[in-house]
This record gives sequence, C-alpha cells and structure tokens, in this order.
Amino acid sequence: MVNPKTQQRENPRSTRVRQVILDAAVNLLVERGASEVTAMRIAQETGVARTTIYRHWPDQSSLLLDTVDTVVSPHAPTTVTDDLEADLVMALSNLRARLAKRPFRQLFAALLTYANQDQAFVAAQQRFVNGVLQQIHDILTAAVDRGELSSSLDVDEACATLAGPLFHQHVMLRERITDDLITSTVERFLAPRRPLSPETTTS
Amino acid sequence: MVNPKTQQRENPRSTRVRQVILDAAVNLLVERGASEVTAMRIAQETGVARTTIYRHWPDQSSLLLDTVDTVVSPHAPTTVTDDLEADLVMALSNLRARLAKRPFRQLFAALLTYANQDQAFVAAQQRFVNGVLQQIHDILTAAVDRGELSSSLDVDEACATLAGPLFHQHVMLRERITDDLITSTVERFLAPRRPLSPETTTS
DNA sequence: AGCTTAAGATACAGATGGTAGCCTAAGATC
DNA sequence: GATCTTAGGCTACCATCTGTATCTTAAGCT
Repeated sequence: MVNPKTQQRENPRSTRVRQVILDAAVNLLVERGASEVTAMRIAQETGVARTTIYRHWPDQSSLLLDTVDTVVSPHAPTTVTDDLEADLVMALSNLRARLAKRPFRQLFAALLTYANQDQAFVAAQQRFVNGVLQQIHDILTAAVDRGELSSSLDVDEACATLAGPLFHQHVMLRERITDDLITSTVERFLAPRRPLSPETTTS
Repeated sequence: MVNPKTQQRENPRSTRVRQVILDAAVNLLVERGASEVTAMRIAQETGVARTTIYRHWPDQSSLLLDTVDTVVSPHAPTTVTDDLEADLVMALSNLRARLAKRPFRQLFAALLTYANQDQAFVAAQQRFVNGVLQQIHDILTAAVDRGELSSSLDVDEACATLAGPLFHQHVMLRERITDDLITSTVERFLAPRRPLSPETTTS
C-alpha cells in the first residue's frame, strides 16, 4: 500500500509496526487462510491496536494483497547442467516440494477467490505462478540457447506440458505426485525431440 | 443437508421453499462468489424469511456445501468412436468450453478455499473434478478395452497428462487455451504409443 | 373442520468491520 | 536537552451480519 521509496523518510516506528502487522498477516494467511487475515485477528495476535492497522491499509482486501505479495517467496536460483533430462526431473521435484509446502494451498486458494473480483489479485496470481515456474522456464531457455531444443519451441506451452500434470494431480485432485509421474512427464516431453529413442519404454 | 429419501414424506411447501433457496444460492455463488452465499443475501433475493433458511441449514458452510453440489452439473454422455485422436481432441475441447463457462471459476475457487478447512469440501472437489474428467476417462478406458491402448496404461496418469496442461493454462495462468495446445497435447500423448509415426512433426 | 407443522415476522445477543476523536509517547529538529 | 510533530494506543460509536428464540399465521394433511 504505502511505498517507502517514494516518501522522504518514514518514521522508523511506523516501518517497524507495519512489519509486525505484515508478519502476523502472513502467518494467519498461511496457517488459517485468507478469511482470517483481518484487522481484529492481527490486533489480538500482535498487540498492535486495531485502529493502527486501518491507518496503514484501508480495508481487508488491500491488506491481503500486500500479505499475498509478501508470501510470494524469492525463487531459488536455477542450476542448469548439460543434462536436460536430469535438470527437468530436478525442477519438477522442486515444484512438487513447493506445492506440498504450507503456504501453497492457502495462498493459491486466496488468489483464485479474490482474482474473481479484483484485477490486482489477477496480477498477483500471475506473479506467483510465474515464480513457481521460473526454474522450468530457465532450464528450457538454456536448452534452447545451447541448441539442445529447437529454437522454434514454444517455451510457455512446454511449461504447461511439464508443470500441468503436477498441478492437476496436486491442486485439482489433491493427490500425491509420484516419482513416476515426474519421470514419465519429463520422458514424454523429451521423447519426440530425440533423434532416436535409446531404449523402448515399458508402456 | 436434509435427505428427503429417508423421511416419510415431506411437506411440499418445505420442498418448494428449499428449492427456491438453493436456486438463489446457486445463482449467487456463480455470479458473485461463495462469500455472497449468505442467509441474508438469499432472503432479500427471494423473499423467503431469513429464519427459514436457518431452519434448513445450520450455517453458511453447510448451505454452501449443498449449493456447490447442486452446481456440479450432470456430465454430458460421452460419445466414443473408433478414432481415438479425434475423440480426445473433442474431449479436450469440451473441457476447454467447460472451464471457460461461468460456474467454473467461482465454483472452483470456493472448493479450494473451503477444502482447506473442511473435509466435506475435499470430497465435493473430488466429485467435481472427476465429473469434469469423465469424458476423457471414458474415452481412454474404451480405447484400452478395444486394445488400442495398452492395458497396462495408468488411466489416471493419462488423464493428468491430457487435462493437466489445460488446467494449467486456464486456472494457474488465466490465459486462453489455444487449439494448438489441445492438438499438441493429444499428439504428444499418442505419439509414443504408435508403432511408427505416420508423419514427422514440425517441432 | 380441525390439527400439525413449518413458514413469516419481530426482537435480541454477540461478533465484526470500519470511523472519529482524544491522549500520549516516539523520535525528529533545533 | 527542550520542543514540536506525528503516528500509535485507547475508547467509543455506528452499521452490518450471523445465529437464536418466540410468537403468530397459514399450508396442507387427516
């Protein structure tokens, strides 16, 4: 909401209090869901006066938006080797781990719900999903750059092909993502792009 | 909530009123989102007394659960021909149409949100998603039955492979599902299962 | 026609979101 | 260190909303 950069210098007390509020908001979002991210709840959680929260954010929605953006964690740097298949399997494993971790379900549910009514949340959702896809994206573009994948490859579509099945399994079906799903997804993606299949698959 | 089958015979007035309530609830869910499915809103929408709604459903959550189940529309019967590729393209096109239609986003957002706190909604979500996947599932099992696909095929995993990319595109990214995504998804799924590729793809 | 039951209406308690105004202390300025 | 400005703490308040209790009335069964 308030952007510290554009203001002269902010009262350090304000910055501190706002941070306390945001921390509590993040915690509530992750542990209890978006509906619990309210001024009242945060006040009784932190000791900060409820009215102070309203001084920083006009309503629940804008507070939640900032909270959501805070949760969108910084992506770990992508390590790219020369083994495309191994890289992709690693990336999908990381994706699985990320989906399984705490913030994901609550955060994503909140994004979907509010994105239906507020464009700002649509943008937040896109930032979030793109962050989650970052590794896969990096690996693919690197492979294109070094000629291992055709330069005519539609990287976004490839991301959909690779990440889609995992999302489907975890978000839609709420079921476990098996190692097998990961390897076969990568395999299926890579197979037609190889000059000749080294071994016949057991399918 | 109340199951008419297990009761002797219900007052027709009650049945009528409950239907009016549910209809309004469905409409509110689809048009405004789950947060608007409240006794107050429905009362002022229908003219039914607010207290009457509480007589049928103890709280907002159970009313919403029934509402959600009402929206889960009956699946159109699946038509299976002997052209597997065409069938799958058709099924994915139907899926795309279904994702794009009104109820989907609001309904799914509601399911995700409440499934994080209430097991009953987890089950509802699974019913819903399975319904959406029904066609693909039918087509695949039929193909397995007539020997066109290996009997060792994991049908659920195949569903994930086929539907996953579409979900990814529409739900995660909120972007359009192109014809190309559909055909290439089907193509990629079918390719390694063919004895010999009839034509080389342009990838 | 009479009886049972559920809907309608009103009133109430409790929780919550958001605002206003005053007091006080943190921290900036001199 | 004294002073001043600003923002947080506190209290009170209003409006909205959920859920309950109670009474009246009418639908529909016998």
